[in-house]
Amino acid sequence: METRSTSGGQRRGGRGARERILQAAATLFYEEGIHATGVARLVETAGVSTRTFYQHFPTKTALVEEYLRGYEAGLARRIEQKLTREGLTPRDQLLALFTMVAEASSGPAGGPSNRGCPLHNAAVEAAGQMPDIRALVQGNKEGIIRQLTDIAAQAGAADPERLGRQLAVLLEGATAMSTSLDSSRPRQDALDAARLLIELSLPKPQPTP
Amino acid sequence: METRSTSGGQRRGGRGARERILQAAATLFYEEGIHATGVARLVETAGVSTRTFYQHFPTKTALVEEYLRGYEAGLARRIEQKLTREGLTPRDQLLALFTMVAEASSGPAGGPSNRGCPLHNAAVEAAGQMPDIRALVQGNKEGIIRQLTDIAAQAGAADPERLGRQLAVLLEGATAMSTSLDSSRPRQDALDAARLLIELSLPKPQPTP
DNA sequence: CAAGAAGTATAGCGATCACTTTACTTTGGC
DNA sequence: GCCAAAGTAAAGTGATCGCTATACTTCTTG
Repeated sequence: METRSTSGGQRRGGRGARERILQAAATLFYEEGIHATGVARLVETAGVSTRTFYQHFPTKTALVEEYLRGYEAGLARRIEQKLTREGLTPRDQLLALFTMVAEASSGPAGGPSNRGCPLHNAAVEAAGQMPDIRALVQGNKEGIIRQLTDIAAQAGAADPERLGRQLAVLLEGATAMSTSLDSSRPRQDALDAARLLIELSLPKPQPTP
Repeated sequence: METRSTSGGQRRGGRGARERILQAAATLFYEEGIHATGVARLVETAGVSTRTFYQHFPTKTALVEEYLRGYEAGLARRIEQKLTREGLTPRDQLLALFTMVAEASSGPAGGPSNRGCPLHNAAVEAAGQMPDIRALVQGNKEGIIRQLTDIAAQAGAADPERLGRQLAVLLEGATAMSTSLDSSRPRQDALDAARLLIELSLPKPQPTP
């Protein structure tokens, strides 16, 4: 048994209040919004006392940040898995990112609704305030653009930066329009459009050189 | 009894408290968010007493709806003006919609910030609740898609519905990514991408038939 | 001028917000 | 079996929420 007497990290004992809080946050913040979700509702859903909540998170904002970092990490992991599956060509890697958001809810876990990207939503809700959250979202989106640009370069795009930024706009539009329309269709439309843009910006794949 | 013996419309007298409230709402809801803007802040900014506020709007939500309808109307008017200017071809009309959001803040008045589309933002903030607002946003976006589809059809697109929906996703992505990145660049990227998609989906314009 | 609509100022309503405090119980390794 | 960490329950903090109530002051106009 791992009585983590060794490495630092979680204390022994406890029955995972922290994880339950983060799980509740992921669900409620995403489904009902951050401002609309009060601490009372969070602790009720997590099955945790208010005291325990504040022993794990100094403020609600701290929980929001950890919720976003958790989503970011999970997303990065899912992308990594998708891309490193048996040798996809760079071109197919680009498309794989679009099929990812097209065929699944873009949210955490298996959320069924069209609630868009948690990071973008947080940026909208943060508005002028909460500079840390704005910075976190901004950094993430810049990372997405960089990733797309890198793959576009590997695919041999004439202007990989341009293609990367264009695809990023399509990706953001897919989830945002899904929210506005409350429909999953825009995510499919984005995939279609991405196919065209990629086709247009990449050199023709030689069938047999 | 109501003495308005003459024509309906604005009442005589009064010094425009209602307009000031709507103006304050447009600024504050857009710049700082709907949930984050309290009634106290609104009446302070509008230079209006709380009493007067509630004589014009039964609830804050009612003001939100009128704010959104007002934005919607202004947007429709701006689009109308852009499109009916001296004979633009349908193809150029499509592009004109993208230059509109590319070269200006997409918000109301001359707002300088990258705060995205007020309607989409409201949908994000409304989350699960506020079904009236969700419906309003949804209706507007469907209208945008219809408008794009109509113009695409006039331009002779092979599949105008498809092009219309793809361009709508690009448009939504432009403003949404502007929010997430806090930059105006995505709106330019969307214009670039739209050019390509339009070029690809429309028959070649015959220089001299 | 009188009337009345439109406005102001301000106090207060109950509810909810994020957060704290006090007092007690469970749990698990030594 | 002891003890400290991790947990629970529940009352209470002040602040702010959306909204109402009371009382008074302009303005415009028939």
